[in-house]
Amino acid sequence: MSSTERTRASRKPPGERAAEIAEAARSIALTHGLAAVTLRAVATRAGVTPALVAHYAAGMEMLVAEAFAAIVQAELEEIRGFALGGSTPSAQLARLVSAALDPLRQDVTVVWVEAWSLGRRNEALAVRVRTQMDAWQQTVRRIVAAGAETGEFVTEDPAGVAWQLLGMIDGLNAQALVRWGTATERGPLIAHAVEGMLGLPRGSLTAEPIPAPPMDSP
Amino acid sequence: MSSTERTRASRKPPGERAAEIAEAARSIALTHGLAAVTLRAVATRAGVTPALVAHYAAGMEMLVAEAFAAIVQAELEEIRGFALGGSTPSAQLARLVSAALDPLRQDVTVVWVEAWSLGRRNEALAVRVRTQMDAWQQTVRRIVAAGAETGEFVTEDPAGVAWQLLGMIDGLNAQALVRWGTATERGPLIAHAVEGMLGLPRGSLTAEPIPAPPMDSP
DNA sequence: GCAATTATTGATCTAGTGATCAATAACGTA
DNA sequence: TACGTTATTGATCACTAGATCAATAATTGC
Repeated sequence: MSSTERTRASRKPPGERAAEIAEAARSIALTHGLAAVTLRAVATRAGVTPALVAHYAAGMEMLVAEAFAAIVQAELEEIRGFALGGSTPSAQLARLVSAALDPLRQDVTVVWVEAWSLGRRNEALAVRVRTQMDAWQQTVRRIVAAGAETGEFVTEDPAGVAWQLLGMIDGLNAQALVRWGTATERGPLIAHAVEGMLGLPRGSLTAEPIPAPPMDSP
Repeated sequence: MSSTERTRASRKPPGERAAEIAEAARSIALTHGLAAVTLRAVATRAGVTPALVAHYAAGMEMLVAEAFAAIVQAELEEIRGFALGGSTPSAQLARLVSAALDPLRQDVTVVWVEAWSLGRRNEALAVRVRTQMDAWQQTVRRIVAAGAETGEFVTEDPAGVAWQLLGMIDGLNAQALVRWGTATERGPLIAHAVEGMLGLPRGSLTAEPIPAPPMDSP
């Protein structure tokens, strides 16, 4: 019975407390989804009173929106770092796709899917969803554009290719979320699809195997 | 003020009333999303009392789950009918993709996205999501397999290709939901991606233009 | 026509949400 | 040490959700 007890929270400087609350929101979003980021849940996880959460957050919609942004931005930076470790645009793209589809990131996928849903009723969240999608697209587009410049890729529309590739990644991740049982080997198929988009010869994208685990980028 | 008034609902045979309530749920799901399918909302739309909805429905989770299933199944049958009007597997695939990505179907896309989300907390819904995904996959797989048999497609894994293509469609639709502003011309890109997946020469899928509006299948 | 059946309702309950605010208690400073 | 500032809380409000049930009213069968 001691597990649900709560002693009075130690007084902390506002910045620190605010950071803790934001972190609690992020943590809940990753473990139980954005829909679970509720006033009382965040308060419990942060070890404070619901009133205090309400005091620091500019409304729960904001708190949810910022938890989403923080989680997704961190993921993008991590994956981008890993992808740019590739020696050629092809290798970079392969690394990016591989990392983005890593089943270990299911928690982030849940956040994305719920954001699409909740964003229809939470405008602050919707804005951040669009922002983060743009950021992702920009990352992919740069790689594609670089490959097009060297003649490695054949496309006149790097922006379009980037959107298409991202859509593919999102869709396959969402699919894996529901059908985790049927984890088909998706690697070569995706590679073939990307090859088609970029005018590459069949098999050229899978030629360079991905050696390192995608979690840490050197 | 007369608009919110409600006269006593005329007594109807149970089957008919149950159908009306189910239809109300479907209608709300299509216009405002699955999350808006609430006891009171359905009651209002059906012109009855919340208690009556509760009386006929086996819980709101069930009502939502069945609204989802009905909507998505109808869409699949419609699109399948249209797709099978194509003369070759390539044409069929092109028709299917084109119809599935039709922006006119945004309402159904919303239902799909919300189902992925709500399915995590509504098991009855989750089951139906998996069922409907399987049904879609089967439809696509058959077309791909037919093409592989005639040598028109080059793949040893029609099932995998089907999943991949569906993931692409879902992802792009979800994307369009959020970024309706940037409706890039996605046609050729998708075609190229599919060509890559199926070992087709570049441009072969776009060769046959889609003439008819994808709504009605002859 | 009358009684039995049952579709429909109004009232109400519990649970969970976000939010507010006066009161409390811990801290920094004079 | 005493005081002013302010981080923190408990109590509470308004709202929405799903669900239950005795009471009502319409239909059916005799």
